[in-house]
Amino acid sequence: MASETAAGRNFVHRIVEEHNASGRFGGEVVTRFPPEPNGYLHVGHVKAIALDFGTAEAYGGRCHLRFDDTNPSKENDEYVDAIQRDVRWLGFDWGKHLYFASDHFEQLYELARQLIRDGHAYVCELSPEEIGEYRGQPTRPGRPSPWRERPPEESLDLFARMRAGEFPDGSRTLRARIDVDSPNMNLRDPVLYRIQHVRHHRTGDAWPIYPMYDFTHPLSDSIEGVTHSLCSLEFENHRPLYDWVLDRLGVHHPQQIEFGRLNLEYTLMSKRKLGELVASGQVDGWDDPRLPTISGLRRRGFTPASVRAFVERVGMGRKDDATVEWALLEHCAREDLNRTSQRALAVLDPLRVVLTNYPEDQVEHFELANNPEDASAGTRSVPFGRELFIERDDFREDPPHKFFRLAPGREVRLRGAYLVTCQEVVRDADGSVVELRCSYDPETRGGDAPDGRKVKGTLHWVSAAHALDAEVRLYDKLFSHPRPEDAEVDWRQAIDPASLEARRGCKLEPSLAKAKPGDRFQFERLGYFCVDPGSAPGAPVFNRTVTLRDTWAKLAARGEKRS
RNA sequence: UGGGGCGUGGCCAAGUGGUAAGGCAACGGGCUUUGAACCCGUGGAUCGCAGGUUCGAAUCCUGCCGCCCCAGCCA
Repeated sequence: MASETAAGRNFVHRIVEEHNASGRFGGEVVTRFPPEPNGYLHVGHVKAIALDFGTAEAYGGRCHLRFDDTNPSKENDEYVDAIQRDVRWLGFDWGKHLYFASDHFEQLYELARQLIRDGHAYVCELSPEEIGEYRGQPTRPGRPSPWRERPPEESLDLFARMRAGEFPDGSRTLRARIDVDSPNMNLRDPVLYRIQHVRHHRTGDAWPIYPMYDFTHPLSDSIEGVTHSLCSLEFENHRPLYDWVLDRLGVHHPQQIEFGRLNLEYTLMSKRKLGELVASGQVDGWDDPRLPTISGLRRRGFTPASVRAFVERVGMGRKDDATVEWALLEHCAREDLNRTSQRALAVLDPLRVVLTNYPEDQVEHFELANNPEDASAGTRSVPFGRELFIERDDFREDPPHKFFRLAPGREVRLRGAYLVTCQEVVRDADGSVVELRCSYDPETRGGDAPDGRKVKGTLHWVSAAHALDAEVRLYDKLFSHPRPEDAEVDWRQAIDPASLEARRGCKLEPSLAKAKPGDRFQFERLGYFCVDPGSAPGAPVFNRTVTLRDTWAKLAARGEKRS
């Protein structure tokens, strides 16, 4: 849709359009999403994924999924699988265009030989430390390696022997011959190949040498026919090198374009750091619902549409320190979940209510709407009886101003059922409230009073005799600091203990017994919840995705500040 | 203090010489058998600062300030 394209237009699209207008790539648009399989994807990647796939789709092109697997010591198949699962879950399809940089190793090796032959690369025998010293400082020029002027034939021979596995790790490298005192550090004769006698997750022991990112990336793009190579801002300094490699070799030359990466308040957006949290056991795996990983968001109950809408609303910019507020993510979740999730009644902190004038063994069933936003969702039958549970928060002995829930002598509506009035408060020996004895008005079946009297409060409830016991996990922000990396405390120690509150003994309406892992619901008046993958028929577990907006909580907080 | 970038309301972000979109947040009000959703409305930006060019500058020029990236045989 033209209007949609216009609305979602950003500076990257504008550049693509200029290329299309000038015929630079013959109107072709080929992009790629190039993750390294060394961890799980997070929301930051969703922004890149949506840009890569979205741009290709908007201009009738295609987007490849390519694993940038050039560092075998950090990569493995678990990550390859997880990444594919996550990208698919988001709703993107790379078709037959699945690639691995390692698929190109042989070709890359030949191209490296060409570079050597043409005098653009040489085998260097400096140690890692020495290379660092020779490279100099950003403000100080570097010095040429003593091996820089080595004849191509000699380098060619050495390079072949590197491949043959004759040399130990770290003893030699293949380096680009560019400019040892360029103000751009990346151009000071960067390493192109290093020796690593490490088994690769795909090529096994075939290679004792592996190409570096700066050599592999532009050539993989080129080999695959990519036209627009979109990456984040920190690679801007690498673009001259990207261009150099392609120009020296005289191959198809895509355009690299950089954009600002996404940061989110109260969390971390770094595969490495997230990996540390996972490894240390501080969170329950890469899919812990508190993590900003795609797997975590999924387990938390976010929908693919809501996550995509989120990155879409954030927009595309070139600001590198932009940090988006949590509220926007929550908004996007509620917006989608509100129109798609089934409603249910659930009590998280149960308080027993006995309807003293309700017949002992009577059970009634009420038809409640599954989704008021969607009539086609139908209704379900919910049992009602003499003994019920309501939310402890919904009763106050000494109700504050504007509290219009239950209190001694007050009448409220039990959603879809009856109007009830609190007659008596029962306490235990410690004086805490353990039960409410209420009367119900038989004339108000369904929740409306025939005399037209209004009740301001409507409460959710669950029949005690039919209630399903469940564990409900309430999640909050992982860190209490909006920018955990800037906190006084080391981020490793800064996880907010309140970020997970597991509540047992929650009472659910019986229809929820049929819920399967991954199913999402709105627990009325509480929020959106999703069945955890670890949930079992006898022991249901629900994760809270996000609360409903809560104006009363806001009012109550204001009141507390005053007093 | 070398190079490359960025600075538009609380948070994102349009706009690229013609007199500051939009979203989120905030704050009012309406409606309501979810204090939700929905609807209506309000406030807020001297466009980092200072000069200059121009009839006219967020947009062009100069200087300054602040923030981010680069010294892996990581990506």
